[in-house]
Amino acid sequence: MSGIKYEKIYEDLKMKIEQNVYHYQQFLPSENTLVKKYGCSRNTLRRAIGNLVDDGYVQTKQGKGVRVIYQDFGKNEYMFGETETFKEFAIRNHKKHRTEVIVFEELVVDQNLHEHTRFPMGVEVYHLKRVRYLEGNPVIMDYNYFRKDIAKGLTLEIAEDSIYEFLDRELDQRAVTAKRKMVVERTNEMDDKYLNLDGFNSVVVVTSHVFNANGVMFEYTISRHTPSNFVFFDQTQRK
Amino acid sequence: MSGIKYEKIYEDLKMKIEQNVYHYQQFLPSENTLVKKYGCSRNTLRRAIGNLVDDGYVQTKQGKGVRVIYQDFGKNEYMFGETETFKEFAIRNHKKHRTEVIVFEELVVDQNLHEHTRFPMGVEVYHLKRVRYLEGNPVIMDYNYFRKDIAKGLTLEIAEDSIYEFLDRELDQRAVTAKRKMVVERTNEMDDKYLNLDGFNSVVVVTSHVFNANGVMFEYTISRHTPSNFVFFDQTQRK
DNA sequence: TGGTATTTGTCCGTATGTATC
DNA sequence: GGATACATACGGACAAATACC
Repeated sequence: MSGIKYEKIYEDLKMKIEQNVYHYQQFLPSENTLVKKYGCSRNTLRRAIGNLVDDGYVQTKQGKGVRVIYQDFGKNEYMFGETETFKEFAIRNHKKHRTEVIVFEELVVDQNLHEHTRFPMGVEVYHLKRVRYLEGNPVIMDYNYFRKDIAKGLTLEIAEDSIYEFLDRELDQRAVTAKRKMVVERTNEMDDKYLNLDGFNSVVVVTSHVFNANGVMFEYTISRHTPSNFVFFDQTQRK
Repeated sequence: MSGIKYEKIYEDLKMKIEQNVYHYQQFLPSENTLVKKYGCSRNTLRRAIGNLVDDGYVQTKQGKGVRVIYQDFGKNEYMFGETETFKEFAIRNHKKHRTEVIVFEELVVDQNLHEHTRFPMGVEVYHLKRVRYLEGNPVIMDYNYFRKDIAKGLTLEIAEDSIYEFLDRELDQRAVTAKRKMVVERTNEMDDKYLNLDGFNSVVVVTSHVFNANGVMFEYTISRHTPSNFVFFDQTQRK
């Protein structure tokens, strides 16, 4: 019976909210009550509640209590965003998926590449261009740059499956921090050639810088999504 | 000399990181060192650092330390996202801004409106259609629904300036939690009529449900952005 | 290889402040 | 004013990962 206490409390409360034990607009029992119920300290309980706040499940108000603001908005069938990978996304939504590798090469970072990737000059990288298919439809063009010293042994076959599973399984690397920027751009020749744009003359361009647990930026990726398959969710607090 | 201690430590560290006192890839001094420096408890310091992690400034690793991963990516001139309002955004970027109100009316929530806004049936709401201009260019079409009992006294003149300033100043209401969904859609007749689409045949549609500090969902808004003026940033951690 | 010190992660108990009712 | 509830802050204990000798 190990595991992190605040995580368990968080999961239990979240489950109870999703299952309407605590319903929309209702107050949770007070901190002191929950402290007794879970047999934990107030700090630990507050940590669990803090995570629920971050996830948009509850709102706290001093002197009043902790109110549930979670509403079930349906399936969230499409959900790019978070740190989910393409394969995880496809499987979660029971979609057939496939990845076609167009380019697989090794490069050395020069001045030009340095400026838009932020990789140090002279570093060796794998460069890939990939087309991602969902239910037979080409929906994403990926341009990936991985540091060779970190993604050592990457092959074309791996790139057709899941690079992240490989990094995680073989090299004990995993993405820890991702910084992303999203814009919408007019399509280019490659988009027109490879993607099923469904009448759109634009794509959603997600640019990511990804850091591993050692603080090394090891991935720079540009993903060009067909608009019809792109959805992003987010929640923010401000006080 | 009041103010919240962990916020001050957070601000101080953030400032030092932005000004390269602690530079990219460098470790911060250890928690114990910083505890002595700031004259605070370890919990308080850790809270400040936790917020820096959430903001993508640093990464922590047990047994090693706290590493700076902040890089100055330039101006971030455009930055929809966060909870910033249109007016705040315009002022921060030194852009001339103007809002034109196309429709200002009062409605009662019926079955149809209930289903996509999630407002309770029978509630009275203000309904607005507004066009937002930046440097003379129409860049956003806003469709707002505000609960009348909460945004009491809203007028067309206020809607031309800033509804949020009004809510904050006059009614002590302010947005606390916003849940948003972003998609890209083909333009409709209104977009074509009012927006300067610059060759795009799509708009970025941001749908928001906004809760005030009392946990009441008081605003439902659909914002249709011209693609050329839309940028969204985000950072995520995963362990 | 192994042991020790360092560093962050988890958890506890307590005290005090502040907002709400 | 008093009771209740969340917010901030302190200090201490032990665990787990890492670094160093």
